[in-house]
Amino acid sequence: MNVSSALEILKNEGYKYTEKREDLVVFFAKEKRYLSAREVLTYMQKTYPGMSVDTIYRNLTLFRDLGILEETEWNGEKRYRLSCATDAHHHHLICLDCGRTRQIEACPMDNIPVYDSDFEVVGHKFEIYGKCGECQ
Amino acid sequence: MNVSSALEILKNEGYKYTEKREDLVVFFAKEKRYLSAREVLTYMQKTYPGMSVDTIYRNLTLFRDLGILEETEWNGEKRYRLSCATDAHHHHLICLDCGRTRQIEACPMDNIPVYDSDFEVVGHKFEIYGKCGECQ
DNA sequence: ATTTTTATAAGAATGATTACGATTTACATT
DNA sequence: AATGTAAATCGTAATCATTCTTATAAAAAT
Repeated sequence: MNVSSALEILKNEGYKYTEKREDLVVFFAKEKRYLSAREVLTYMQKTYPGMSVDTIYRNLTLFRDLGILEETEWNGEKRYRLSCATDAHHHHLICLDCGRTRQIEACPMDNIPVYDSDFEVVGHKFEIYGKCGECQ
Repeated sequence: MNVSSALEILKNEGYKYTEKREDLVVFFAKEKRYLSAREVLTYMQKTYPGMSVDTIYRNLTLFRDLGILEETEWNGEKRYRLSCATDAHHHHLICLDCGRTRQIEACPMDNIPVYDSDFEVVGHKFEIYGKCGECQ
């Protein structure tokens, strides 16, 4: 995922183009790591001092729904990062300090035996947590 | 994990025995599934009408720290269940409606290649989400 | 240029969780 | 059995992340 394809998705889906939305995507593209709503807000308010928290949250969830952002959660806060370049299903190794990630290609679901048929699987989560080199 | 060994851990670690704590553990032992703080509070207040939320949260986190309860999170709420009988490391298939679980013996970490040495791994999470037979 | 639709601001509301001073209780010791 | 002390609990308020409401502003369509 990159800035132009993200903005194209917005356009194709009938959402409006705004400078704030572009800046938001550009920020994620630059950071390439998981960011909390608070971090995003702090950054955006440097450029747009009056920007409201609601706008942040609304756009974060919209972008997640459109597949532009990936979402996870730790320490009681949702976090978002720009969807990885690979469209393929993947998982992450995540630095709990700074949100930087490394991709994991293997998916445990490929090696897991079949379960009882009366349990309808709707999703799964596999994440490895730690501290990246920078944060140690 | 069962009621008596849970209460023994409490005693051995120097924590006090209270009827509320016993009832709490008994409740988890009976339910054998993930419960939110709110569910626990609702249940406990039937017996102890004035029971404070603080007591619930304090005991839930204490029991988690003591290994009596396992913790996870979904839909913005922390959830707890009695630690599984097996002391061995394990994962869960979780019904997002009722919190019932099935155990997964295999751990993806066993098959994952070694990572860059400059990333210190401190934990991981593997959970499969779905709907159990009862909830479909 | 005007209309229509969507995005945004500002602040209040909500829901989960934590914090805190005052009071009570468990339990070891007398 | 009475007492002392630390821990547990209550009642309530505070905090934190997130969502809702309503009025206004901006983008897209006509």
